[in-house]
Amino acid sequence: MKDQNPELATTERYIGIGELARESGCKPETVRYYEQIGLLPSAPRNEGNQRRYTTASIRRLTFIRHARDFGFSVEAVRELLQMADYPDMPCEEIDRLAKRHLAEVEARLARLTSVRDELKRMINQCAGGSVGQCYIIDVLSDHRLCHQTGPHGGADVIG
Amino acid sequence: MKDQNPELATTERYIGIGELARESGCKPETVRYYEQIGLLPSAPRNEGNQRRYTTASIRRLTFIRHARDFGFSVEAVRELLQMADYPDMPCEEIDRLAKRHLAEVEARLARLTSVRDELKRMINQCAGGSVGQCYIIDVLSDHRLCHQTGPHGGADVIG
DNA sequence: ACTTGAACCTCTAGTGACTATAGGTATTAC
DNA sequence: GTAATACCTATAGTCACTAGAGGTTCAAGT
Repeated sequence: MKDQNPELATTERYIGIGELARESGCKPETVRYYEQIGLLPSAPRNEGNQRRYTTASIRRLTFIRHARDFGFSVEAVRELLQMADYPDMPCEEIDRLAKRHLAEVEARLARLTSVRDELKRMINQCAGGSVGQCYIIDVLSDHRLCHQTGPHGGADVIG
Repeated sequence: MKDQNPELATTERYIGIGELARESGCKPETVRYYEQIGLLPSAPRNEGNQRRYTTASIRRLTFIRHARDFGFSVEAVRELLQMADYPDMPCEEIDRLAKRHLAEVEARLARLTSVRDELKRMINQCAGGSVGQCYIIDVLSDHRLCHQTGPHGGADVIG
């Protein structure tokens, strides 16, 4: 069946979820997921119940994809989208959100850097004998052998 | 009820899950979870069905915690623990595992660094007017405004 | 008109590494 | 004896998707 939504039939070209996904760098599953959690509005359907999108959808999804690539959480993206919908409002909130995210990224970076340094150090120290002599095992067994103070970051920060 | 396991009662001091958790920097829930997934052996129980641990348990769990802090996955920790149990084997495999992990950490670092730089740049460029003029929104809307090539890393790498 | 294959649909469950909650039992201190 | 604390199991929730089953629709070729 052809696209026959009378509201928009003549002006704009309609695309399916596959093309939308390709254009914006997502997968169709992800698009449906975003619709489900309300990050994208419910798409209109054609007569065969398939979602139809316009170029506006491509822009919105590209924005989402890009913000996610920057590491903004889905909730942050939701806020960004809401704010972007009101171009006349001041952009303070957006600045605040971006700065907060930057601070988190820098904290992650710091912890990841110290993990990298410690990993490098323990790999270099290992002379390559038996497990019983392995410096890597020694360090993992005893935090005092680390050069840094405090925990490294807590796994969730790293991996 | 007191600890009354005849096998070990006299020599070693027994501790409960709470003390084990405190000593090794985990939570009791996490200890039970590690037992459930087989990272820790099933602990012996006292007559009241409560888990009893020894100092050996503290060492093993500290090792796990520390390796997790380094960002090793639970599966990697499982392998490390297995290898650590055979001190006479060569430590090549441990080296290999550590090096592979280091490579992943460095890749993450690179992507996170580029995200940080781009975030900084877009925050500095934003003159602070309305949302419609906001450079942050502009960059998120259009990947071509980024200084870097390619995607930033794919969200999972960042967050 | 028919058929094939790709794209689409919904619904449910799985991922990793925990964390939280509910509803109960055991231990310990007073 | 009692009250606070620690412990127990079992189940569900977190985040941001991803994968799969089982069915429907579309587009193209014959």
